[in-house]
Amino acid sequence: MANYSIQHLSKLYEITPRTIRFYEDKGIINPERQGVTRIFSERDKVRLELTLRGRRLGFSLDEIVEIIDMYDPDQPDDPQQLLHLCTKIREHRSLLINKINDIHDTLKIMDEVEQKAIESLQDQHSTFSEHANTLN
Amino acid sequence: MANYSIQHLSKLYEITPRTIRFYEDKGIINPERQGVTRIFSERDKVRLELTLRGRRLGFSLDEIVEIIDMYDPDQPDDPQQLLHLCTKIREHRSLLINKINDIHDTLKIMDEVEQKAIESLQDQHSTFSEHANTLN
DNA sequence: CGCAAAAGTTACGTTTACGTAAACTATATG
DNA sequence: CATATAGTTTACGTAAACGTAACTTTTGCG
Repeated sequence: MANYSIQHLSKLYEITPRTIRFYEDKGIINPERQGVTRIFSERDKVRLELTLRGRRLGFSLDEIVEIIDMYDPDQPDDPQQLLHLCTKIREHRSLLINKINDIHDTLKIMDEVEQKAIESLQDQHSTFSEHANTLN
Repeated sequence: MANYSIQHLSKLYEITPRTIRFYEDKGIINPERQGVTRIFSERDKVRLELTLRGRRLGFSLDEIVEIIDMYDPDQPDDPQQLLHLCTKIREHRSLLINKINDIHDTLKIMDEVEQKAIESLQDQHSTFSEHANTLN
């Protein structure tokens, strides 16, 4: 099992050590200690990746904790909890699908704006061209 | 042209009037005034929608302002600015595509976790079934 | 062994995005 | 006309997510 230092992870993910310690306070990661120094396991690294991904998607750290804990390999065996897990997954999935739709709508508008800009540039260029021709 | 009151918009989008006034302070919307009361135009309404969409996608209000201003119908005619606009669009597009990838990765993991949970439930159920059969 | 580099704790500071309370004004309606 | 209703400004408060400074401890190395 590979272990990581706080420096290694902070450089790897371009975040400050402060952020990593903050996430530990939040209970997102649980590095072991060698004396007082933090030693991060593969599990910590994965949970850190998931956290940053959630952050990029605009989830709060509290939401991220909830999501990450769903992924955790130690699945419960209580059928009640399993059903609850499935419910939470369905909720988050629909949230994510809504986001995809939002993104597609945004991309569509961007394409339109870009098209207009390009056409506008082409018009100006052809005008310039004509003008250049009149110089002959 | 339809006009809207602050109450109408706040109920429509499930946000508080405070939020709407805050967005005005930020320069996102520019309602006219009837005396001292705000009157929101169709343009304000659209910009509000775009703002909430950006918020759902995890953009900061400053980023949202930049994005919304790209969409604005009053396109510049300066070729320099048009090229700059195209550059900004490409940047934001790649950001959005990254988000889509993040979402797909997340959805994939969710599917796997859900599958395991369902299988676990089925196993338990069949065990229960066998047990039920032994009762005959 | 001495000392810089890296790790840590503690605690106050900061930015973003509003919430909330107070105090005032305009409008309308029974 | 009194009063309820919606609107306004002003200004301090707050939660989240870290930043930053100050000071201490630990560790690698010439």
